[in-house]
Amino acid sequence: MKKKLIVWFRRDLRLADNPALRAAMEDAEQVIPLYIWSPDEESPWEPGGASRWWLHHSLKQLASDMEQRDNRLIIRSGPCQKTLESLLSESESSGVYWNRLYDPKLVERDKSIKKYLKEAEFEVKTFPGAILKEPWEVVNGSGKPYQVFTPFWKKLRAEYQHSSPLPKPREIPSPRKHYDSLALDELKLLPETSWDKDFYSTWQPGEQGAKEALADFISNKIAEYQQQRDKPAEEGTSLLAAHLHFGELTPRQVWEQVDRDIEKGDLSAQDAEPYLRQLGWRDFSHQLLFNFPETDTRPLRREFESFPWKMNASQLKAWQKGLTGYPVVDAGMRQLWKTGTMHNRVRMIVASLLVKHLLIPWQEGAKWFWDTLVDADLANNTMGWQWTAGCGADAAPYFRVFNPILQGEKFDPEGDYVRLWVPELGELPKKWIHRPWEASEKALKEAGIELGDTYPRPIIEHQEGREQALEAYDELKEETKGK
DNA sequence: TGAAATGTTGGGGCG
DNA sequence: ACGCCCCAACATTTC
Repeated sequence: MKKKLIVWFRRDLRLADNPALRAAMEDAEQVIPLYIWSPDEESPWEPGGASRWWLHHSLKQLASDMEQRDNRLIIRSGPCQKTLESLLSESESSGVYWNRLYDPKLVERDKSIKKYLKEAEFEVKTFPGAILKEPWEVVNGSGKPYQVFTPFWKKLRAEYQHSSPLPKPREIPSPRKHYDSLALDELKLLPETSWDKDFYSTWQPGEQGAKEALADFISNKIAEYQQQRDKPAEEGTSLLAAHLHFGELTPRQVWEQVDRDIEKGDLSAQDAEPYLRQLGWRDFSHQLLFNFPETDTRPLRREFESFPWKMNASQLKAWQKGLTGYPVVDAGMRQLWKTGTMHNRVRMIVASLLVKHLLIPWQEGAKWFWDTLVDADLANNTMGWQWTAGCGADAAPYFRVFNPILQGEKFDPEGDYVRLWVPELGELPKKWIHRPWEASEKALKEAGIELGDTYPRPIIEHQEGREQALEAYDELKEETKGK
């Protein structure tokens, strides 16, 4: 009898460097690739709208890659355990292999599925690969997880070694029978209204797109990364986050590619370091969420449970729509809405305005990013927001309040980023582009701007917002004193 | 992976 | 020629 194994694809939508797939091909004569749509099991973090768009296109690519290899991706929907169980029995497969994920809820689910299937005498094997090192592997001298990035990175950097990424299989031996599969469209992952039209010109989801994005980044941008990464108008960032999130690319492949360019002499090791460090942040966030599984909704520093947040629905709405009156903030929020991404520097600026000037709970910002980012990733999103709010690991000191005007002038000095995303300010000279309310009547008129009409006045005055934030944090300090 | 307030320095204008 | 003031420019500290 020919042995069959199911490879359960999740957020590892690739054929190359896929250890579960590789192992299944070694252990069995026939491989059944399966994807299960089961958003409920990720609640409250079901994939958001932008993520679903990406997932649709990534699955489409994966299915087509399978077809080219005379195999077929089975798509089903429903509870994962039941779905696996029924395909196992239908196909008379001997087991399931998959690559591990580290979001707390998924860890619990996968553990329980593994236990259940093993008790039913199926073979279950799981594999690493989504991050550089397993989240329990990088620990400090006393065996505890790091909560500060720099020592974490030093340790990881020193210990990290990788073998060569696995090549893309030329063929994937398929079962003789076809098993039932939903059509991709039946998952209804694409939006009903066409808010996604700009996504198509911005992104190419899937393994091929990931490969091209990586090649482009490494040959054209990585050496200048340190110098360019903070300029939102120049797009010096990698744009790899979504590809990494969906596992169309592994961090090991990125690292390997960097090493290869260094060996060839096309890149200096020193120039590559700042980007590798960013990959380190990605591991750091995953390790944090894994070890502190409550932090997707609760502050890591528990004293922040009593922080005097001031939820305000209309201000939140204005922030979401890019109508705060701070040009760089509005540009970022509109870039996000239109393209499913936002430049990283700008993410920090918009987040700071929400949680400091407006004192709106960071969880609200996290939810919005979750729904709108194509690279929405629970670990990264959680760490980023907690960092900004001052309640997370290695967090920004509470008094670090970004000035959205100065940040704009510093990182978008020509105002090009603002002009691209906030076209109603397009004609304003750069002197006022980050502070239109200070422009003269004449300058505004010449630029066709009517403040409070064609473009809003600031939602809150910077000085006032800053002081309010500092007071709120003082209050927290006072309240938690001696506790 | 800040900003603002405060302190210090040094060159140029000017009496 | 000299001291005084002004005020950038830069450095430090405080939030």
